[in-house]
Amino acid sequence: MKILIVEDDALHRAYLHEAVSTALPECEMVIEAEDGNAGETLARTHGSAHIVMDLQMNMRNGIEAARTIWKERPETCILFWSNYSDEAYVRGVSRIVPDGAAYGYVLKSASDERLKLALRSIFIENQCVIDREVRGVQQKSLGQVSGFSDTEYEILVDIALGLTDRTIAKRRNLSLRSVQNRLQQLYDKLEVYQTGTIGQDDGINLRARAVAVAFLRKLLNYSALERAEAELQEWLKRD
Amino acid sequence: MKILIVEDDALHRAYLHEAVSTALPECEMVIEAEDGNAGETLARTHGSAHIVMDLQMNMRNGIEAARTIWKERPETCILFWSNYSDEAYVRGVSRIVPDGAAYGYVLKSASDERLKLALRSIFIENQCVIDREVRGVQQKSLGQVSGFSDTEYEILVDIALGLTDRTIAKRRNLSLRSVQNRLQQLYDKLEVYQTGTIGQDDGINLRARAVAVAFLRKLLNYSALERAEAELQEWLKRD
DNA sequence: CCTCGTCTTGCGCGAACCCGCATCTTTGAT
DNA sequence: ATCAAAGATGCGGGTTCGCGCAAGACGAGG
Repeated sequence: MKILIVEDDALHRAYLHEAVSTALPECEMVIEAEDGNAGETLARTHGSAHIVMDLQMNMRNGIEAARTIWKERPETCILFWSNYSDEAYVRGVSRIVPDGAAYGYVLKSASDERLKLALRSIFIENQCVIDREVRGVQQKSLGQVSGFSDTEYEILVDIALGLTDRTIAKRRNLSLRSVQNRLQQLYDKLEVYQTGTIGQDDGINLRARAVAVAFLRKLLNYSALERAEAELQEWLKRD
Repeated sequence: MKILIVEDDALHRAYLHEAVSTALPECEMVIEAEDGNAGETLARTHGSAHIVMDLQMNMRNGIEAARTIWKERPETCILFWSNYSDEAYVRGVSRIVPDGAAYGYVLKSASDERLKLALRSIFIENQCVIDREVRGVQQKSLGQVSGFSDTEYEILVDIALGLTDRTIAKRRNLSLRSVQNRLQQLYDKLEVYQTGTIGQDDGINLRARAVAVAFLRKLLNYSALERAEAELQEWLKRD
């Protein structure tokens, strides 16, 4: 059994290496990559089926890397090991995991024990292991309680990228009015509205405010934006 | 000599502890805090004058913590130890460092050597030590080359928060038109403009787009937004 | 003192945005 | 098949935005 570690922080990489070695004595080879790109190529050349991957890396983030890896080999087992449980990450991950693939999501703040347990569960038992905290975010994200549907999320991303209503309509194949309706729902769910009375006391640009709130709530984050921007550029080309 | 370490990642904290001990044998006490709040109180109770601080922590970020610490004791020496050199961080730090205070900014990717050297330079020689890469960002930020003046930056933050032109005008004590002029400069510098012809091909909401670009360029990031939001709430109260 | 460049402010207009009201389609459950 | 809830689209109008045009304000230099 070979295990590939993709993590840009040297300290964490070393720690992971150590953890893997002790938790999985049956593993006869540990490979390390220090960014997403290297991770992809190493996964390809070594045909690794077992990967521990950091999200948020400078060169190419974990989600991107995981996506291409899974695209080539959907049966790969990936354990995501991240600092945060931002809804943006959680959503990003669950959007790309192939049907039936085993994956895990544990936080860096987890104990030694938990990490090692997760390693065994995933790579030996082929079981999904999602950190309790992450699970919470996931639940909230999918359930209706302050949860955002995929279509709402798309619209959110679009306004965050700076598209106009009309452009969004074209991109998502909707009428102008429909887009605006969705925006309305968004504003609702984000609790973004004109404070105070109609007076000119404090005005808010709902569309911009919504983006700000989404960021503050970690519904969006840098990597989500980066990803969305890439998709946007692609869309701009072929149309 | 006592040294306070403020860092939320256990691994990095241990590493720092080790580095401090070996680089500064004259240091007879090392204290650790695992978030900004704890850092502040420990700094207060221990009267620490030498601090190593992480930026981006969950509970209370390093810039906030440093600000209150410096407010109470401007002669404190602080070494910032961060993963990134986002312009938002660099600007944030240099905005709060008191006149004549010694501080440092080294990246986590720096070598062991460099870290230890920085530790000695700052805490023994009382010298500022800014990582080369950070220096570059700083330069670019202050110089005119694609640099943003403080006033422009303020406006940028305001639109990112979702304020309307009128509200910004009130907040910054400017006329409506002046705000719009500044926005124009911003759009210029961020190279945000309507692509293509006037046709309904692809429309862009300049104000939202500007924010997106600023994020992608790391002119803004989560902690900058968080900070700005706090200031905004404060302003909303007393007016 | 005059002049030039930068900054501020006002006016005005076309485009985009926010949104209530009122029709159709879907979609799903009975 | 039927009925209801959810979603899509049109219409219309009140606001805000993006921005060209032009008239003061102010410091630097001749």
